[in-house]
Amino acid sequence: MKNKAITPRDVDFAKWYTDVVKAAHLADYSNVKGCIVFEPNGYALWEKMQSVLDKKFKETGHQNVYMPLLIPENLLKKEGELIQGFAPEVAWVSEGGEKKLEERLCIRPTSETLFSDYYSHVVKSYRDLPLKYNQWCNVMRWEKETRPFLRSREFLWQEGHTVHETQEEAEEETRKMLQVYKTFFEDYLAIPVITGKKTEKEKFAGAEYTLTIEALMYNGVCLQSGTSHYFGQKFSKAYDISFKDRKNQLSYCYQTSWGTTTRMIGALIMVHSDENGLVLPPKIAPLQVMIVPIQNSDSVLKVAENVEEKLKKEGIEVKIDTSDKSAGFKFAEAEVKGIPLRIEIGKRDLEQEKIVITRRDTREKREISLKEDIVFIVKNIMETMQEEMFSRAKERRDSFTFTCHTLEEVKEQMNKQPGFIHAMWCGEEKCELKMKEIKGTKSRCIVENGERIDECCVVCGKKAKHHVIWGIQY
RNA sequence: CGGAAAGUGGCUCAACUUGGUAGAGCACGUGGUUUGGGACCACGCGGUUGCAGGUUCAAAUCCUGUCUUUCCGACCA
Repeated sequence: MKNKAITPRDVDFAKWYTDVVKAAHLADYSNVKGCIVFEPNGYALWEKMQSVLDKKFKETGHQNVYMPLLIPENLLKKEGELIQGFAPEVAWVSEGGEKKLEERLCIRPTSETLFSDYYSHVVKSYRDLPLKYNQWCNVMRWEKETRPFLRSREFLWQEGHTVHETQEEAEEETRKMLQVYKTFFEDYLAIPVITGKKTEKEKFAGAEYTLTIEALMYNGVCLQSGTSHYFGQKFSKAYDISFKDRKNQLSYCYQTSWGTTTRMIGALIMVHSDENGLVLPPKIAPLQVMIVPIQNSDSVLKVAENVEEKLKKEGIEVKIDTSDKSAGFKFAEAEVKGIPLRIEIGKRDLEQEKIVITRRDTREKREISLKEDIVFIVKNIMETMQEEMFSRAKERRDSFTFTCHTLEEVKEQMNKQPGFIHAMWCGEEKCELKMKEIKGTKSRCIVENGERIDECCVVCGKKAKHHVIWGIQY
């Protein structure tokens, strides 16, 4: 275990993270700050996430479209709040060929303006509504501090944009898509999330309100992992998305948008992975089983191929490592890449008519007779592994979830062990700013139907309005 | 955007202080022996030292600028 040395997680978490990214060949750095090369292993993971989410979007009545990469400056500026929020991190195209452009073009940081402009052309009557579109694309935000997957200047995402006849319907959509994200995180990524509403300070620029899913990383730092915004009529009024309603009156429609990004790959690493590299939940792993022949002899390979065929038939993603590396090398390689199960087959096993199945997460080995139903057992182990990865993540999150009643307690807790802090808040921004002085602790979300932990705001002691979950942000 | 550090074959580093033909280990290629937790032997390929300029007879080495990476703060998916 010398070649691919990964920095121990508890020694230097940030270094460990980038070591895992590099060792698993998820991404490589490029020549432009904040732009990474998605290597095959990283891109396959994104494709897998895409395929699951895309199916869920379609099941909930959405269609995919594709909007342009460039946004004319005047179009971007029609809605004041959005441009204010994004101005500091927008990249501009100012020349075409050798000529300076009459009007600068913005490289999309998000596409509300493009969707809104388009919707204003096509929405004429209540009969045209709702329109529920999504796009898979790249966006660009000129970040100063960058980290692979977690914060890059160019990243891949999906952005859903919908227009509705009524407020109720749009709000229902906002909630529904947040639920889709939550289910995806918990069922596929095996990452427990908390949900709630962002404060005014933390919400998306231009939204009436923002709903969020927040996950807790292994080190107790929080990651905003998906957001769903309710826009009301802000954009429809700015971009004139009007229609004739059922009473033959001109109305403005109600909008939503919601998105998840390649940051999810970062979350997967920071929640599940360990000193030996990446650990992937079976349901999201692009390659689920690696068969390792200990010797490349005909008899061993024959059994390996036979097992491969059986698993493939059942839709399990499986490969045989036929390289002429030593067995130990193959084991380590499969581990660093996070392949959930490894099946070891060698001549010693075959003498006893058995094979060995090893789980990536616990590295627990199990001997299986060739007479047993291997497909059933593999499926079974993967199911167990999926469930156990989720409960382990949940247990860790719960053990890093605290309730605080005073600012002193928050300070003490954040210095000892950061995590999710439950505490009351009066609703004043100045109290959020005061909280931020403690190692950058921010409000993660307002808990819907939250508890009455205290009568007073944890910061100022005035009457508390909201039950808020706080944490240090990535 | 402030503060700090670093950039030399694919990777980890040496040579830099004191300017004088860029070197090692790993990886890679070929042949062979191997294979149950990162095998071994032999031979071999691969670098205008991040980039640009300057000083000098001579620059990896000294100077200036710039780009990238990492860490710490301010700002954000």
